[in-house]
Amino acid sequence: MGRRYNSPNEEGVASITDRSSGLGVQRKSNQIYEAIREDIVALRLVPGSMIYENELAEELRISRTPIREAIRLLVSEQLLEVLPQRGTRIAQISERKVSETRFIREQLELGAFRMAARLWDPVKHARVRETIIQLLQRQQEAVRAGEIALFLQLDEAFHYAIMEITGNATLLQVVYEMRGHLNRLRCLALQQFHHMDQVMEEHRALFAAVEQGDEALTAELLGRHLGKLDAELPELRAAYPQYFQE
Amino acid sequence: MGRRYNSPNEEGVASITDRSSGLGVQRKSNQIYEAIREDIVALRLVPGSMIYENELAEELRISRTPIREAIRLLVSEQLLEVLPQRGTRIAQISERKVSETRFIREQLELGAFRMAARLWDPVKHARVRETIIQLLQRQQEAVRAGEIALFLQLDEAFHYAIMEITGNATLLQVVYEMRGHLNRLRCLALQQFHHMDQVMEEHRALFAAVEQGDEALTAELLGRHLGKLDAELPELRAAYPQYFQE
DNA sequence: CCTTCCCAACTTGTATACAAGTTAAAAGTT
DNA sequence: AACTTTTAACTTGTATACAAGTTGGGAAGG
Repeated sequence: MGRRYNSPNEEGVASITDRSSGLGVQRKSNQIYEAIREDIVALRLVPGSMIYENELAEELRISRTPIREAIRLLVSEQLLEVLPQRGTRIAQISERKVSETRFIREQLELGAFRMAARLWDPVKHARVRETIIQLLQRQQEAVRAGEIALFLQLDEAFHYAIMEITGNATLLQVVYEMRGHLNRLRCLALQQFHHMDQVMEEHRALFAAVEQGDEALTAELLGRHLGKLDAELPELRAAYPQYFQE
Repeated sequence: MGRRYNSPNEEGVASITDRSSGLGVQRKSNQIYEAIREDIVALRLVPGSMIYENELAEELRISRTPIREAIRLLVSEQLLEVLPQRGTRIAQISERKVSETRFIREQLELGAFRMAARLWDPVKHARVRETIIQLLQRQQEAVRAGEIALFLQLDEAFHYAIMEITGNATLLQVVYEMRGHLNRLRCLALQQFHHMDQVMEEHRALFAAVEQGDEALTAELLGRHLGKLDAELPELRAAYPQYFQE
C-alpha cells in the first residue's frame, strides 16, 4: 500500500459522486470510500493485489466499521472483491467489464451530448462556456507538464460540464460509475501512446459542435472519441498482462 | 412495518441483482438488502415513512451490523435516506428522479433492444424464444387474476430476457437500479388505469419486431412503450400526493 | 526426502457496547 | 397561561469483542 488517506479529494477538481445522502455531515465511510476508489481508479492500487481491513484501520487510526462500509460500496461497484476470511482484492481489469461499461457510457453520453447540443443557448450558458474554456486551458497545461492523472481528471470534468447542461444528475452518477472501470485503462493508454494532444483536439471540436447546436456532428465526434479505447485495448493488454483478468 | 423478512425472494421470478460479489456464501446483509428493496419498490413500505435499525434487528433476530450494510446500499441507490440520529426514511417518489431515471432507462433499453434485434438468430435463440413466450403466457394469467405485483415482476423479466441477448450484465444491473425508482409509479399506474391488457399487446408487438430483426420498428415500439409513464404521472401525482416529494 | 496432518496466525462476519446527537414532553419560571 | 429550560428516551455513528473460516508452515510419520 504505502499511502496515507488523510486528505481525501485534495486535488481541487470537484467530485460528482457524493454517495452520502447529500444531507448533513460527511461520514467517515464516505471519505474513505472516495479515497480508496480514487486510488484504485488511478492505478495507485495494483489490480489483483490484496488489502485488509485491519491494515487500513491501523493506517487511518479508526475502527474497521467505517472501512467495511466503504468496502461494501466498492464491492457493489465491482471495483473490489471480498474473499470471505481471506481478504479483499483489488479487481483486475476485465475485458468483459470494460466493453460492457463502454457501451453503457456511450449510450448515455451520446444521449446527453445530443440533448446538450439541442438545449445550448449562448446567453443562458455563458458561464458554462467560460468554465469549459477554462477547463480546456487547464487541460492543455496538464499536457505540457505531462501530468497524466491531472489530465484525466480534467478530461472527466470536461465531459461532466457538458452533460450537466441536461440537468440529469443521475446520469452523471451512472457515467461516473462506469468510468471507474474505464479510467484505469485510459491511464495505461496515456502512458503508452502519449496521445493527449489528439484528445485535446477532439474535445475542442466536440465543444464547438455543441455550441453550434449541431446534434448530428456532436454524436459523430463523440462516437469516434469514445471508440478509441477499443482499438487500444489489445496492445495495452499485451503490455500490462498482469493487470488483466481472464 | 408489519412484515416478516424470513423468506426473501420467495416469488419464484429470478432476480437479476445479486449485489454480493457473486462468489461464495450469501451474506445476511444481501438477503436483507433484497427484502427491504422489494418492499420499497412494491410500495409495501410507504414512501416518506420511517424505519429504524433496532426495530428491524429485533424483527429479524439479528444484530444491527448486517442491517446497516443493507441500508447503506439502499442509500447509495437513493431509495433510503438516513437522517443522522433520527432514523431512516423511505424515499418519497421524486418527479425529478423519475424523469432522470426514465431517460437513462430509455437510452439503455433502446440500445440493448436494437442490438438484440440485430443479433437475433432463430436457431441460436430457440430456447430464449421459448422462455419469452412462457413469460408472456404467465403474464397474461397474471392479468386474468388481477395480480399487479406478479404482473410487474413478469414485465421486468420480459425486458431482461430480451436484453440478456446482448450479454451485457452490467447494463441489466443499471437498468435494474433505474427501475427501482420507476416501479413504484408503475404500481400506482396499474391500480389507477387497469391497462395491463394494453401493456401485454405492446410486449407481444415488441417481441415480434425483435424476432423479425427489425431494428427501427423495435426502437419505435419501445420508445412509445416506455414513454407512457410521462403522460400518466400528473394524474397519479394528483391521486396520491402523499407519496410524492417537492 | 516426501507426504500427511495439525495447529497457530491470520482473515472477514457478526454481535455488542459505548459515544454523540435529536426530540419531545415534563418541569420550572415569569 | 405562556414561555423557557431541563432531561430522559430515543436515534444513528463508531469502536471493540467474539465467532467462524482459510491458510501456510512445521511436526510427525512413512
